[in-house]
Amino acid sequence: MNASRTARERVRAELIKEITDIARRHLATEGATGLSLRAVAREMGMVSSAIYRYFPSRDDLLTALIIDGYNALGEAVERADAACARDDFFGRWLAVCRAVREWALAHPHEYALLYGSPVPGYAAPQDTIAPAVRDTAVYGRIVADAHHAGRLAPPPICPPPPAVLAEDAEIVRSLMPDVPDDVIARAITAWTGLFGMVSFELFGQFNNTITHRAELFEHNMTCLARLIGLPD
Amino acid sequence: MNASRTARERVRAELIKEITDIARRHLATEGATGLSLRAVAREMGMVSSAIYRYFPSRDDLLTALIIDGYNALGEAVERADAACARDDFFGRWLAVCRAVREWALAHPHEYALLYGSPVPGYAAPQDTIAPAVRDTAVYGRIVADAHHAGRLAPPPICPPPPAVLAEDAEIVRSLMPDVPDDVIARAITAWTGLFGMVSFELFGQFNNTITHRAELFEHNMTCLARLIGLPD
DNA sequence: TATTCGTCAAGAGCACTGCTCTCTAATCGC
DNA sequence: GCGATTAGAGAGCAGTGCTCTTGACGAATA
Repeated sequence: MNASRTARERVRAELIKEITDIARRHLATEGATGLSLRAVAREMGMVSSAIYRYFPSRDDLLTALIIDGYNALGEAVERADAACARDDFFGRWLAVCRAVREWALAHPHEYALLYGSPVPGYAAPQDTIAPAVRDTAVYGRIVADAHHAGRLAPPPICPPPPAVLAEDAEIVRSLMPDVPDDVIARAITAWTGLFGMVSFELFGQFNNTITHRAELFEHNMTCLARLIGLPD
Repeated sequence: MNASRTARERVRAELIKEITDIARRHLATEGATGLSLRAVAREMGMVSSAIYRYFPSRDDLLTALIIDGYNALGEAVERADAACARDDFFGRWLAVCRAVREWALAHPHEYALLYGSPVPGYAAPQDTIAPAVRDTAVYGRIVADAHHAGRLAPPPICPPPPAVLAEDAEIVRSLMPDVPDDVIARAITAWTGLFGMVSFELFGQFNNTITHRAELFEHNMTCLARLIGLPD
């Protein structure tokens, strides 16, 4: 009885996987706005209304893709970090940066879904917030590790962060325990700088201007590493 | 005869303006994907097909809005810069940063159109590239002015930029004449950092994490200013 | 002045979308 | 085996961008 019940549920799970796979392929070629439930159904040989048995709305399908995307990016970042020597903090940071950029270049529409303009009328549900910080968690660990190893030497160029930021730092500290507020503030600067750079490249702001993007990226990420005090 | 011809053209120009005005309002409330030619036509008391006399396609209407958006942002940035003492380079940078952020917060959907994920299938035509650099031109002038005044003291934390970036620097230098390559590289880092920060805030990456966004923004922009060596 | 001619709005229509509803058929648990 | 649950099919609604044709108006010309 358990086997039979899982039989139905298994085909259901398989269909859900097939739907998301096709949807992800469509997303990769057409982008988020071009993702059509009817087109997915057509490719599955289904009638469009049948899809609604598995995803109550287009937004729910989008949510599934967003979660998958965060996990894929997070996994890529985790792998890149794991391939580095634990005490090579600068190398780990650079590996993470490269992983983010390369994943984004390989999956531009998925990156846009995660870090681009939000889809109007779409509110990310709670299920997305855990996978969303997978990459950030890796980054936080690098900063925290470097700090605890006493290898973080931030240059004395930034003023101390305003006291009111201490509240927010409390939350961020869950990703990088026992790290002081000023390091957290710089860490946020570098992290937003990374994604600002990737977004500029991907969203066309470098068109007609920057051609050697990989080199510029490497150099900029190095500068940002210096800003947070990562050793060479 | 000339007067009569301009009479026709005048009503035409007025209608075009009315269409873009309504479209901009719709864009502000619904976002780019929610912008519908039919809805605009409905509000004008026109039939949908009549709109195509003025904008051959939805993309052309979008292009008009994009150009308007770049100009509006550029103007806001220019005004902010003009309100500062010419030799207060740090103040000018901060004013520009604030202007960008405030304009973005006031016009989130327009900002998303300019700096968010590109609309799939839409290729920005040549007419957009001139207005697109209006804000960047202001920024370039600040950096160049500070450099020429001998007030740029970049901290010795960044390695020299790779030689291959010299080609790209040549193009960027049209916005900040006679500025050396390493300053240009840092300037790009700061500029992408600014938009990375604004995009993170606007696109929801700070949700459930950062609450004191204005304070964090000020602090981060100060750090970036230090990175490029702007004096206090 | 009368007549072309270009411009414009209107309407119908095509192919597409997300989504809802009802109906039928298969499947599962008892 | 039987009642209850679930899956798929199909029609249909309201909306979209866009095209094509038709008829009206105004301006330049014969």
